[in-house]
Amino acid sequence: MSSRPTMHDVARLAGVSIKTVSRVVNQEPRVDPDTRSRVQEAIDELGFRRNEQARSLRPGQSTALIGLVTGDLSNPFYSSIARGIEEVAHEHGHLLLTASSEEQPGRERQVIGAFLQHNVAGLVVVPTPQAHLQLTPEALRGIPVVAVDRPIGPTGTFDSVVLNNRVGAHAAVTHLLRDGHTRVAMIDGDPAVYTGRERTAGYLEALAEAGLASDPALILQGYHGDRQAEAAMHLLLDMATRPTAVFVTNNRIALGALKALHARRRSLALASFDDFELAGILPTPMTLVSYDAVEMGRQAARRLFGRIERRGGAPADIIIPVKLHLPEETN
Amino acid sequence: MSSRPTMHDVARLAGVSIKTVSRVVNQEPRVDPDTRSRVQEAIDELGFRRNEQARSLRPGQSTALIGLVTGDLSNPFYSSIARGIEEVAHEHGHLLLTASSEEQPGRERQVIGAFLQHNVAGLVVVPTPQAHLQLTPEALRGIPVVAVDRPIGPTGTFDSVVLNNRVGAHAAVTHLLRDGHTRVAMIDGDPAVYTGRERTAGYLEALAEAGLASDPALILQGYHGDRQAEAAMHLLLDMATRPTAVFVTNNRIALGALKALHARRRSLALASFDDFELAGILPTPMTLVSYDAVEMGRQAARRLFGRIERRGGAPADIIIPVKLHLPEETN
DNA sequence: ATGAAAGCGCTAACAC
DNA sequence: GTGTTAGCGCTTTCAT
Repeated sequence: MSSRPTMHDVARLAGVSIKTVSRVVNQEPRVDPDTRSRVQEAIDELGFRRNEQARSLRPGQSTALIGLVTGDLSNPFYSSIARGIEEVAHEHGHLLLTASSEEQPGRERQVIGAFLQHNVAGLVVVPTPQAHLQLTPEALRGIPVVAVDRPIGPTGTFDSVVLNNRVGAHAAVTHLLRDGHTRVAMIDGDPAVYTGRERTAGYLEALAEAGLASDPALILQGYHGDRQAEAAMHLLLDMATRPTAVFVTNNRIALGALKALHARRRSLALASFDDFELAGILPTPMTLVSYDAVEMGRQAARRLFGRIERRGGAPADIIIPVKLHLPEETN
Repeated sequence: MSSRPTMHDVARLAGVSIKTVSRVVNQEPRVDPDTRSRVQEAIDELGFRRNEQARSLRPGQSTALIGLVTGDLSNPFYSSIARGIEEVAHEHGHLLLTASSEEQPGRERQVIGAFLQHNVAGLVVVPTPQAHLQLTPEALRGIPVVAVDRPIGPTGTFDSVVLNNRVGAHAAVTHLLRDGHTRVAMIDGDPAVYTGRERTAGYLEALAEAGLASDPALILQGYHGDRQAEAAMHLLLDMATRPTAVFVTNNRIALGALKALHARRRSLALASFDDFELAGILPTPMTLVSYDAVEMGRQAARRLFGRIERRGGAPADIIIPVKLHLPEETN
């Protein structure tokens, strides 16, 4: 339980000054090879590790820490992003702090504050709609921020990495229409969420392009989570003239929809955003819009380190491509 | 881009000494209410935040940081654990650092080293088999460690939080046997992994208890990942006298098994560790051993903070209960 | 109730 | 090539 060794301890053991130890530790060039190896021996013998806390106290020395705020780390989408960020952070010798906002602006404010107190070198945020309120220039003081999955507040102030939501939804719905479906319903969650809005827009665009009027009765919004989505699907199945195909805006909703179909022993053409490992095995044919969430994290982190290293340029919106999987391929 | 305000700045603005500011920030009692509010105003005006880095430089002051090492954060099992830890860490005013070992001892050593350099107050580790080599008392210097999912090295040296693997496997297999199955096969991944070993043991115990000899031909080991598991299931289906039921030790293997069954349009009784959201919808009836991974993380974190706060006692093995889901319930 | 001064472990100037 | 010194922002004696 002895306290950890300092450069001072190493210096004493090696019979040199603390500065020489610092030089060796930081791989500075102008050190005599003999001295260097003597110091290195002392370091090994004591098991010395530089105290990062102390190092980064000096002005200009960043903390080698970056922070990530997501809605809920246990969500595989977010944890995949975290994984990608972690990977790039590691390449840059940085460690990753994670915290969940639970999609609540209050929590978000709190965790961003905590990150700033720990002097993170940068922040990746899956922002709540109020995120721009906490991420003011005064609070940030030059600490770079990259938004993931959703942009932050007014466009053009922060870098962002988002999916090609509109195009993905458009492609999925267009596929259904090409298959001959004319009554294509849609189920979305909270209409306040950026991704849902974009995907809804893609759905509408596809209908319009095909010369179909969108039927308000077939557009169900505000059904978040699988339970509510299940109810929504039941509503659709209860209709006098049922839709023959349904586009749902995420995998939680898809799950609920599948449950409802299963309960009623029915099937129809289903299209969804987000991949489904078991899709190929299900009795319901699914058209899926998939993407690489880990890569999303990597891109965000790369952008962040670009900013941390003071590579400038205007804030950019990085678009992650999506891929359409047709049911014929998966089954 | 002005540099962040320090206690010094606050002190000057409030017309007091830096120590008084420190007292206010730390909520120490003996401060004049007037002075306190004057200081508070200055803090608010400047947007002052205490620098955690500097605070924790003083000896005895911990970093308010804990570290988590998992195999791969993008794995939902691990990220659920991370979520539970995060939750408890937040309650204790700590932040969570995460890193992935990729199940490689070298990476594990590296990230643990990095965490120690950042003066984490404690560590939660999903250990590789070699973890005990990095987690020596000399390297740790009193920093507490809790193992999750698998114990670390020789038992009795570290606290651990693990699932009731044996009992879960036993219960699942016993259920199959009670249903009248006599040829129950098993597919496992890497036999070096603790959880797989325990689950295999539970399988064997259940057979023995039922008075059945275990048939080596029905025990397939070393099939990690869904691809290899798929092949394993094909092997079973190719047998002259096929098993009528199969127990698989995790959900990756279950996925492969399901794919094989689907490809050959066959069905048999399948039992698996780990839950499956879509289990109720699949054509194959599944017996599932489920558990609360988030709670696992919470328990580990609680234990860790017990140690950080110097509450002693011998290292304990905390067992997380599992639950059996029969196919009748889910379908 | 408040303040002055020392020092945590490290790095950056600036000697020598 | 190596050492001395100052100081990062904070907390902690110890005075007052």
